[in-house]
Amino acid sequence: MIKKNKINQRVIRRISYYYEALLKDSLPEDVYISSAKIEAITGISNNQIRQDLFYLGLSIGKQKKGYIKGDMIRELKGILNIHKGADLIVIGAGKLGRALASYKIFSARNIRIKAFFDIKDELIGKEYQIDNTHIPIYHIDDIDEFVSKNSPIDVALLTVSEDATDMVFEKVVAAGIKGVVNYTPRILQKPPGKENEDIKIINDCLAISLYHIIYQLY
Amino acid sequence: MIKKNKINQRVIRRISYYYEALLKDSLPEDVYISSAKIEAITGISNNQIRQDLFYLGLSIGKQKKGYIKGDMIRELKGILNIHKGADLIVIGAGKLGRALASYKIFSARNIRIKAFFDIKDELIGKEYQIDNTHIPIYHIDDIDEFVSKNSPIDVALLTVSEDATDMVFEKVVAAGIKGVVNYTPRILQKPPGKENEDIKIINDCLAISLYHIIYQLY
DNA sequence: TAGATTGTTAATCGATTAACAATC
DNA sequence: TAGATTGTTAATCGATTAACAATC
Repeated sequence: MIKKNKINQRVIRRISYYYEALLKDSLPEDVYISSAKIEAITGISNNQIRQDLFYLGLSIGKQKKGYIKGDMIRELKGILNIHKGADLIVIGAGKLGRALASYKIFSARNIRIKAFFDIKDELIGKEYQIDNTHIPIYHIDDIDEFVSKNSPIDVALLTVSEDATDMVFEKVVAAGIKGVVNYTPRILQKPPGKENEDIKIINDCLAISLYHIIYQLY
Repeated sequence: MIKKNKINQRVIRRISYYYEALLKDSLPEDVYISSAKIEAITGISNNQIRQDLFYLGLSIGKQKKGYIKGDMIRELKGILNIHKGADLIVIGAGKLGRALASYKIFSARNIRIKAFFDIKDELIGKEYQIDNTHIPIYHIDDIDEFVSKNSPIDVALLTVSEDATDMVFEKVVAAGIKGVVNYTPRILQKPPGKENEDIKIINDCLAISLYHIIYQLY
């Protein structure tokens, strides 16, 4: 598990890029597409692309031709487990949480948003509608109960304010959720004493991105 | 410029972590803090931390003691250019844009939000208030004029819908903005023919993060 | 066939980890 | 002094790039 984690992180990121690029490109599904062409649309070198496919045990190309676009999409989809998807809850039913949850990308990836959690009285018990689906808003203190009744909840998307971050993170981990995508301003890491548990945290942290950008400026 | 880009990306990410961790920890500024302690709060190894400091030419530690917390913060702040900060515009004045712009992290990092841009008639000409500051909302077609009058605008934060992404990205690049933080669902890369320009794009892309998380689950 | 593109190995490059002398 | 921690070098590890035989 840890090994998989360590080895593949970058490969997974890159094949996500290939997948996205192929999905949104306009060519028909049955056309051949070479690694050089994928390089052109992703910016990732053709050597790297072939190396990644080799690493993943995929030899689906045809010499002189390239890869059939549809086959490639299907294979990558399989590796990324997109057919299985995931059940997700959103912590924070404010602007940020509602905005992200409304992205159309979720349904296309079989990611099912099961509930919002918040602490504001005026929100609890209400619903938020996304594409004809009404998603309930619960109190954060009810997360344990919800998760045990709706197991497995795979991922929690954190969209609360900086002040609330540590508190909700604790509750999410305590509820047994193994995947966290963190959109709060605060960087999170595995809680002390749980470094070896198979919790996966991704910090999509505006603060860090801004440091990067500022650094580049000068 | 390219070299700097290549060499330092990871180091910058890590020192951003150190910086954030030191800022939010509760110890007084004049206390000594060892690389082992920074490891404990960041999860990054003490060897790595000392290596990074060495790489950056910082030798501000004292044997047997560690680093004075306040000194360390100041040095990292200098490297990250936080004293200079950046002028930023937000593309998209919807829920996502307003939510991100409201984060308190901007002012603490000298990031000045100068304007929103949108296409919705009912928003254009209005203002959005953040901490007693009224930030104007302009039409996206006025970006060129705005940028040339308010030069330099360092960064554009993209928060539009997937459909609008390519269009606004083009306009942002055409306006001469060199830094892009992309919060739309679509992955962006340097436009064809501009691969060598010093445009810096950071894709904080929920789609990619979700792929990662889903992949970990199985 | 000739040309193009894969799959795969080998070479290079870079980043992390380990180690330890210096020293406060 | 003895113990602890840095700064720095060397060793290891892993990832990317280059190259090319296989072959359609």
